[in-house]
Amino acid sequence: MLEEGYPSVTSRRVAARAGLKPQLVHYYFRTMDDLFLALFRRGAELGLQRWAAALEAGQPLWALWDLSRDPRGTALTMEFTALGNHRKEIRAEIGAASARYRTVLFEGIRAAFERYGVDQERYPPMICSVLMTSLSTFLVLESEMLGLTAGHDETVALVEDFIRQLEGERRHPPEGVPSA
Amino acid sequence: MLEEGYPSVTSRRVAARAGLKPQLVHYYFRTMDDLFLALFRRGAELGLQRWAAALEAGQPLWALWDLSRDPRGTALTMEFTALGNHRKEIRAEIGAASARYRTVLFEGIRAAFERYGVDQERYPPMICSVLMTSLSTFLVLESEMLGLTAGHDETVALVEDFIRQLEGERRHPPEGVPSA
DNA sequence: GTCTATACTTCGATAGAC
DNA sequence: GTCTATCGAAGTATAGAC
Repeated sequence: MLEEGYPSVTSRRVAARAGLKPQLVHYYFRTMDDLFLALFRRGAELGLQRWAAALEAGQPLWALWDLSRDPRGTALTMEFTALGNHRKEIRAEIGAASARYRTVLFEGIRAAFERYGVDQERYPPMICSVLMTSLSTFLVLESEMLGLTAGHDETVALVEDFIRQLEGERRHPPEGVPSA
Repeated sequence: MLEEGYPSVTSRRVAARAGLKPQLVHYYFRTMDDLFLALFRRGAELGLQRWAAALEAGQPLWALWDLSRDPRGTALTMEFTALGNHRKEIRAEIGAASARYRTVLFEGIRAAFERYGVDQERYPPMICSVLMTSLSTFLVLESEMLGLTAGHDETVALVEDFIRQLEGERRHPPEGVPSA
């Protein structure tokens, strides 16, 4: 799916990679939509658990920022979004999952700001969560899918300077984020 | 392409909508990739002209902001990006076009900031252009494709307050931006 | 569960008449 | 330019034997 896009995920190719016959795919999932739905649900659940765990860590802001910058998650989300664009059931599922992620992020930022004594009038957690999500999504999109990196480093530095002021130096290296 | 995604754009359906036979599509474009490439080039060129024109207007920041928030442009870009994900020729074309858009935006912001006497150490035009593009892209993506709008209004207000301080009230209503 | 067999659809692309 | 005719490939999905 990541390599060739969702249209390339066909019952025949799925079966081939599993070393089985295409008909078995239909035996287990009936339709391809069911398969995509199951795939998405599993991935979303897994990711959400990771995000929840990040909040328990000693540096929640670093953890959330690094997680949201993981290219694999973003690339898959984009692919599913494109797929969901004309499958309303899948689209609804993605919408629901995105809303849950957003809530986790918002609550995480709000709690962290509270703990660090950040002025929440000046830095509203909701706006911060939107900016953080949009920026991380876009950076991955542009660099991974288009090969453009103009201005990325400076913008990343801006965010990370802010986090550094609150949580100090990052103690756990990010996963999957190149050159960070 | 916007309604059902790029995989639904087939020679047969293109021909049907043009009231012609599918073979004529191949006569004019040979392959479907050629068709997509031609389509993208025309759209990119058209959009770029609009952006360039926006810089000449009396309120370049408002114009750039409103243009970048036009859902149609973003949705098409996303669709082409997904398509380009497994057609390297198209991917390169999108990358080149995106770089040009970014340059126009950056230069526009830089010139405007200079004119308005903005402290460019405090508000680096390159970072502003990245933030602006990422935010507008993401807002469209989330609201149009997933139906999520949590935190959108507040974040938009933040940006528009900033622009308002520099250029005053918006004098030309935006095109295609819902509820703005 | 896993297989064979198969029906049906849609696609990209080419050849050749007019 | 536009058409008819056509090929071969790939897709989703079902029925039924083992």
